Amino acid sequence: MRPSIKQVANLAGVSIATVSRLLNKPGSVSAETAEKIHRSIEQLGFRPNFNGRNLRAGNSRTVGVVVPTLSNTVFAQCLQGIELAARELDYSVMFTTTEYLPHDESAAVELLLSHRVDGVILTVADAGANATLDLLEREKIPFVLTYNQLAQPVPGETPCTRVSVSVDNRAAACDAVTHLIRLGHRRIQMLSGRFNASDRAIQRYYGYLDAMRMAGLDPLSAIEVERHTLTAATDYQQMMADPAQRPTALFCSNDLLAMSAMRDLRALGLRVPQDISVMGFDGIPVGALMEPVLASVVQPSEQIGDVALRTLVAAIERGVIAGGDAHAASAGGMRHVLPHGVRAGGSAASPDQS
Amino acid sequence: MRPSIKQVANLAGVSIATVSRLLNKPGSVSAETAEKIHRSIEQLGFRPNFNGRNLRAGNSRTVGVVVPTLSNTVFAQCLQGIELAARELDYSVMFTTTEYLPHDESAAVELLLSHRVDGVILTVADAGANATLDLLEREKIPFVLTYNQLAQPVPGETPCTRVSVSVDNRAAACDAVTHLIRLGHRRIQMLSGRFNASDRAIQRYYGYLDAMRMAGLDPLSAIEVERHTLTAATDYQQMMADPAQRPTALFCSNDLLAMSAMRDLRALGLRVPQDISVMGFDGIPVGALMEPVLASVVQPSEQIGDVALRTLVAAIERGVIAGGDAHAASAGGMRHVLPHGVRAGGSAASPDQS
DNA sequence: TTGAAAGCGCTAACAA
DNA sequence: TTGTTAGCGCTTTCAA
Repeated sequence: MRPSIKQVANLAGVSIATVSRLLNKPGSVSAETAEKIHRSIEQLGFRPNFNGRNLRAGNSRTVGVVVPTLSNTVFAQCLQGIELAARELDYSVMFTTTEYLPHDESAAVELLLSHRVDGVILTVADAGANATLDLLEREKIPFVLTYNQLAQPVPGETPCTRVSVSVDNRAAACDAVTHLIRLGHRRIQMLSGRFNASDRAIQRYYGYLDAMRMAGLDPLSAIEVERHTLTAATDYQQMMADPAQRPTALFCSNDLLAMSAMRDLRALGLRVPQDISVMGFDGIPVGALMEPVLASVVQPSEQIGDVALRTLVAAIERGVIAGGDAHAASAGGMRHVLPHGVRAGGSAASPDQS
Repeated sequence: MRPSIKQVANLAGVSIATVSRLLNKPGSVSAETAEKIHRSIEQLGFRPNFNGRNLRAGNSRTVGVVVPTLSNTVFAQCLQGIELAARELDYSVMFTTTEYLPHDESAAVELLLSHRVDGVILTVADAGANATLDLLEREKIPFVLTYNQLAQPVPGETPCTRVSVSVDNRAAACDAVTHLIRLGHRRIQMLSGRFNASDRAIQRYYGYLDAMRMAGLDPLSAIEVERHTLTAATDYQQMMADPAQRPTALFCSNDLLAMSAMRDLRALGLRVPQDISVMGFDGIPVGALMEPVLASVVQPSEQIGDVALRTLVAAIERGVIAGGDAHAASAGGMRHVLPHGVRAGGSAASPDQS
C-alpha cells in the first residue's frame, strides 16, 4: 500500500493532524515541524489520497463533462476550453460521451454522481424536456449547459433556474442566411442534422426562417440528414440535378455537414461557389484552411468551455458557502450568450447572373 | 447530505453489511431482504459513494488520460476511442491536457495519482528520457503510451517493460514518401513539427530518409515549424519562390501541417498538385472531404485509444490478482503496432513533365 | 443468510 | 502550536 498521512506522521514524530494541517494551511504549523514533515513526505514519496479527503470533505474538486461526441471538432474544442480553465482553478475533469443517446446521457450522469463530482457541464440533445437535467436538479448538483441555449425568460412565468452557455443560435443563423441573401441568393435551402438530436438545429432553422421572411423570400422546409451524410435521398438528388429546382445556396446546420455537402456536390458535377454556394455553422478551424474557404458562422467553442467551467465553479463555491446546497445557491438561472461571427468565405459567392 | 448505505440499512431494517452485499454480489442475499433493500434504495434515491468504496477497496475503476492537446483531431479521436471502451468495461475517465509541456505532463500525472486512478494512458513529447514515465514506474502504476512508439527491443539488452500502442511511424512515413516517389517525385521536402516536441516526428523523418535512400535519392534535411504554421521563414519562402530550388513534393509530419502548408502555397500562387504535391500524416477525416483530397498516411486513432484502454485494463486487473502490484504484473512490455494505410489523394500527383 | 466491528485516508472540532 | 478523537461511506473478515 502507498504511504498514508499516518506513516508520514510517524516518521516525522508528529500527529496526523499536524501533517494534515501542513497540507491544508501551511501557516498553522511551526517552521521546524514543517521542515521535518516535508522531509518525511519526500522520503516516503507521500501523495495525499483524494478519496480520503473527498470522503471527509464532501466535495471532490472534480467536475463531470458530458458531450455527444468528440468526432465533431466543436465539442473537442469546448472540452479543451473546459480542461484549461479547470486546471487553472485546480479542478479535475471526468469525461464522457453520449453519442446523442438520451439513455446514455442519464447513465453518464448517474456514474458521475456516484463519483461525487461537484458539478456537471453537459450538452444534451434537447434541453427542453430532459430527464437527465431533472435528475441533476433533484440531486441539487449544479450544472451548466453548453451549446444548448435556454429559452428567453418570459415575463410573468416562473423563470428558469438553469444555466446555459452558447451563442444566440437563431440570430447567428439569421446572420448567416442574411449574408447569403446579400450576396444575391433567393433560393436558399437549409440542410440540417436531425432536429430531434439537437435543439440547436431547430433554433438555427428558425433563424433561417427569420432571415428569409425579413427579405420577403419563400422559406423552404429543411432537409434533415443523418450524421453528416447526405444519404442517397432521391428527392435531394433530383432537386440538385434539376437546374430549375436547384437552390443557389445551401445553408448547413454545422460545418461537417457543409463539408460533406460540398463533397457530394462535387460528385454531382456541381462547382462551389460557381454553381451553388455553401455556408456552414460552427466555424471549425480547418474550414479556413480549405479552398474555397468555408463560409460559416463562427462560434467561440473553446471560450464556451471556458465560461461554462468558470460559471460552474462559481456556483459550486457559492454553494459551499451557502451550506452545501450549491444548486439553490446558483438559483436565478443565467443565459450566457457569447458573440458569434460570420466568416465570409469563397464557398459563398454571388450566384451567376445568367 | 446525500443518503448513505446506513440510511438504506435503517429504513430496510437490515445491517449495512447486508446492503453492501446486495450491491456487490446480489446472490448472497435472500430474495425478500433484497426486495426490502431495493425499495429503500428507491425511496431514498440512494446512490453509492465511490469515494467510500475506493478508499476501502484501494482501486477506483478510473483511468487517467493525458494528451498534448485536443486541437489536433487525432487526439480527440483517440480519446473518443478510450472513452467508448472504458464505458464498455465500466471504467471512468479523468482527462488532462499538457500542451506539449513536459512540466505539465508531470503535474497532470501527479494530480491523477492523487485521485488514485488505477492506470494512465498518455502521449508524451519524448518517451525516451521522460521523468513522468519514470514517476509512473516508481509508483508502480500501470500505464500505456499512445502514439509514442517504443523502440524495438535489442537482443541482449534488458527489454523495456513499457507498453505502447501506435502505428509503425517509420515504416508508415517510408510508405508515404515511397508513394510520392512512385508518382515520379525526386525532390521531396519534409516539413515537420518540432522534433523535440514529438518523438514521432523524428521517426517519421527516419522513414523519409529510408524511402529516399532506397530510391537512391538525395534526402533533404527537414524543415521544423512551430505548431502547424509556416512561419515567415524566409529561407522557406525563397525555396518556394525559386522553381529551380523548389521541391516537387512536400511530405508533412501531420495533416494539420499539410493543410496549413497548402493554404500557404496557395497564397504564394502555387497550385496543388500541379505545381507541387502535398502529402500529410494522420489521415484525419476532414482531409477526405477537401478538394483535392489530402493524400495522407491513415492512422487508426480511435482504435489506438480502444486498444490502449483495453490493454491498460487488462494490466490493471491482472495486477489486482497479482496482489496490487499491477505494474509488475504487466511486466514484459509490449509494442502494439497497429496497421496504417496510405490514402492516395488528389493533393499528391505526378509532377509536371515539363 | 445476516450482523458486528474494524479500518481504508483524511479533516476538523475540541483540548491541551 | 500540537495532539486526541470522531467519523465521512464503504467493504470485508469473523461470528452467529
